[in-house]
Amino acid sequence: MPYRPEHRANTRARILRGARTLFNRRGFEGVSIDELMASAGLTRGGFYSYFQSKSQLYAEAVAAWLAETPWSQWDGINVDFSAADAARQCVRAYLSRQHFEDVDASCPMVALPSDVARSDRMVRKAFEDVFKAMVDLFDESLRRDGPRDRGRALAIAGMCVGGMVVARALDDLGLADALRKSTEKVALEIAGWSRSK
Amino acid sequence: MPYRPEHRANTRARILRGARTLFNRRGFEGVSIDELMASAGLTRGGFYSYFQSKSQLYAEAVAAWLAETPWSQWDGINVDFSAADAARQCVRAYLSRQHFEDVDASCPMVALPSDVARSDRMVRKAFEDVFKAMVDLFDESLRRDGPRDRGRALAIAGMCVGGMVVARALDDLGLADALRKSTEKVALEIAGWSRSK
DNA sequence: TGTACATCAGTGAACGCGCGTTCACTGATGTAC
DNA sequence: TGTACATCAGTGAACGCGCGTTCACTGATGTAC
Repeated sequence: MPYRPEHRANTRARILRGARTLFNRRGFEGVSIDELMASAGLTRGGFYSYFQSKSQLYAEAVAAWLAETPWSQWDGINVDFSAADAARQCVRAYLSRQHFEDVDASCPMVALPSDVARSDRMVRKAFEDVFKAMVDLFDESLRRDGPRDRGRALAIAGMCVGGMVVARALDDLGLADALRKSTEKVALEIAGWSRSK
Repeated sequence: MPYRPEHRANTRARILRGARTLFNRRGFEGVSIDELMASAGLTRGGFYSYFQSKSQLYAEAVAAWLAETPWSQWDGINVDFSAADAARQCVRAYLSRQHFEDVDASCPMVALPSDVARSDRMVRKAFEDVFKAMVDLFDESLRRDGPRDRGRALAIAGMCVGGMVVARALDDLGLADALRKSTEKVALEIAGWSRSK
């Protein structure tokens, strides 16, 4: 065996990581196989020994976010999921200016929703899994404060994702900021998280 | 003058109308000039005597919605804008199952947000104008019931658009329905419109 | 330790295709007589 | 009313390009002796 067994896995992971950034930035059709491979320091030809097709890589790239709970990594700090106000921290991190600006590394739900809506079930399922994980987090936080209310958790998750999607599509940065801030305020209010520390 | 003066304008309008449907369904890159012209009963060659480029048509197609207050036309009934509960009617129509299903004729803010986020200022401005018109409507309705609160109007508009965007990207129709319903409920609650008739 | 070798990760030319765009042409139209 | 004509809306072949995908090849690697 001429190469270390982990060599292939490493290369594959490198392609996948670059793909996530590129797809986030320009969507499925806006990225070529050449660019995808170049981002891993390789050339076009090798692509098909790692992935069956561009679509399959796309589905994997969207799915790959699940393992990383993407809403925990913005706003400078890492969210502490064991804290009582984890949900509150998440809402704030998700709607932060940093997440708004960092298109490359942003949550794919914000960067790719209309792409995903036109994609096949594999991709939609990946999107759904990420969304559900977010709803679960809010659901659990709400349950601590009162009766179970998954509907409310759903609406809050929708607000966070949807508010960011709309903000990114606006031309006026001031309006986008106002939308983020207002969405954060209302989301925390209706969850009752604005009063907790 | 071999053709009636309105002939050209009519043909142009026909192309524009078909373009709105096609772009809604498949996004900017998913539609070809051939399809665009075929939807107006014409062939490829004539396109450039009506529009400078595909991008220009796209910008016009998104902008064309403004004149039609798109959130008024779903849910079977036309919203009565003079009614005291116009805003409530709009929220319900916007988040209706009919709007969810009717991708072809849906509000472009729901069908195209990630496309728009990657487009130039012309397109983003068109998107923003539609969004602002929606915010204005809610703002005015809120003012009737209490103090001016544009932030709240912003958040409600974001919820309506964002909730629909996320719902369309999900794979499970049941979850999408639940999201629409919960978003509607919460939006009407925080606006205080759920109590009015 | 040094060398010949088998393996297979990665290369880059090539293919076919569809696209946005151009352009010389055609033929339907309304008008002038 | 009928016909010849000028106009210009619409045609479709052609162009160049970039893309996704394929494939015969190259050369870097770890191993066996």
